[in-house]
Amino acid sequence: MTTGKIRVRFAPSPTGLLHVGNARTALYNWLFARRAGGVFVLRIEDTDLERSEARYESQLIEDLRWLGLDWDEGPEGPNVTEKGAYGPYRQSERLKIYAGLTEQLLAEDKAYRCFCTPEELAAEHQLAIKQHGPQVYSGRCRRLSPETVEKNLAAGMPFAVRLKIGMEPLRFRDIVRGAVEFAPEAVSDPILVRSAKEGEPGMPVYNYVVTIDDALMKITHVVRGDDHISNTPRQVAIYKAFGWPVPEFAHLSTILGADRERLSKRHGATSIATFREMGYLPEALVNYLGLLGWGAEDGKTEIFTLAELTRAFTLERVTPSPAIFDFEKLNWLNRHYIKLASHERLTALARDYFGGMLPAKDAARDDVEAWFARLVRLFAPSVDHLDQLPAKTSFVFGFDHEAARARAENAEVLAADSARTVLTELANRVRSHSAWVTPEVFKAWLNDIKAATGVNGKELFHPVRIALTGMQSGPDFDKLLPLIEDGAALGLPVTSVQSRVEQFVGV
RNA sequence: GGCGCUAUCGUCUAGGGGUUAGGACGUGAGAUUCUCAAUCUUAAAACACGGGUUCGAUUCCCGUUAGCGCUACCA
Repeated sequence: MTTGKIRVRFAPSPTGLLHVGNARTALYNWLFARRAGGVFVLRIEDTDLERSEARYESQLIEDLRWLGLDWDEGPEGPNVTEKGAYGPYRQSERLKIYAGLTEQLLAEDKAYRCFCTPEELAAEHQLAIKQHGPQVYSGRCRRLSPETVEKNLAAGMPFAVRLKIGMEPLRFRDIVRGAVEFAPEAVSDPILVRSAKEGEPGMPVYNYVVTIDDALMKITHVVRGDDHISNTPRQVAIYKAFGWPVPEFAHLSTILGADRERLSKRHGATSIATFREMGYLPEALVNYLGLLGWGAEDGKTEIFTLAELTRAFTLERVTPSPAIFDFEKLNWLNRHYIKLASHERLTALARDYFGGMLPAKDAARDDVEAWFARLVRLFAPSVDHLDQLPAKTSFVFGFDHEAARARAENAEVLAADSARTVLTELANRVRSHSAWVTPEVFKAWLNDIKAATGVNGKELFHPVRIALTGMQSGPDFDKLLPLIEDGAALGLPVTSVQSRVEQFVGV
């Protein structure tokens, strides 16, 4: 069926932020096209003028780029140009295309005018419910005589245009699900063009428009969400009416939240923009989305770069069943890619989260930025996403000895006699020391304290760590102490080691 | 109500007429570390139910149940 080049499209509505579900659809389209050496088309379905907004279109373009997805045809940049020979690629600019096609269908007697009023249709609908039958259009106007049609037209009666559905089942091939078949009577004659209102031309309906766009853009494979499965037979009928080749379909399952409901804001982050703001790396998101509804051929590999995915991806291996979005697994992937990311990149990304804690970025303060880079290097590996960094590093900046004492989980450690002794010893050494505390000095202190008190291991380190950080866990002292001391020395809002001990033990 | 789609560990999935039903996330245990994280080792954990077909079904078929989608002159 597919002679020539594979052409796929991603056709989002710019009515909001790019949702992960749509992002996955975009990704799978892109992967399929790239692997096959085909063409990836971006088409903006902005015919819903009420809800479409230009800012969402530019956001969408930004989000796709951020994920690393590019397109061969479609809009280029915010309000700029388009590329590709099958444009326009904004649906709102294609309206004139549809009218001529509708005339053609009417002339060929493949469509007809329907004069039924909304009230009549509603009555039919109610009757169908009462009779437990399928709620479909009866096809009444299909049987109108030409004379009646002429008369109605002359009387200025508003009409919609409906497609004539034939007798044979509507079939299509779905790469994910196999052959799908719908009985023609379950579809009934669908509206193609709404009736005109007060001088405005009749607006074509979504199912009609996508089909025309896909056909005219020579789309060979329609990869989209499975909420469109029930629309597909209607679209197949439209292809047939025009005599256009029916493309192959691949309907991707829905992404659900933990409660098995469609993933929505209720479940937390859902838009690509939000994930980016939270400090997820695009490669983590791409990898995760790749795994959500698709599995590698060996059944084992989980880590994929975009390039590796491109090599491994086939639509045949896409799972038909709905998938629950697992933030934990995404976090695991993100941690993985954070470890792989360059320090420069992480530092630059993390900088935005420290607005209030560091002086504004200033070229003259290279030393501050270098210090910040060390901070990031030390803490980034222990964080799920970068926006957790300020909280994770907060003890480096402010030191609250009262809070440290008050913290419930510290009580037991601090209550031990050995802890008291250790801290007294530590305070003695800190008081008689006037320089910055280097790791060497610190190590010597701890050895001395160990020798003097006989306290070792956990009993030694835990109270010390609490006195220094207020917490029982954190990075190695070897790395942490220089960071604190250098931060204090730079005049940053960082409490020095000496002050910490003095505050905590009391002078 | 009608039509359609779906159904393997808690989650994402591999598999497929005979398997110890595999991997990953998460969870438990252990090793390591002052601690946390990381890392390594390890454990627990699944074929929705009922009928067929078959020597044999988790796998194929039918039904049930459940979830989801569509059922608009929405997109």
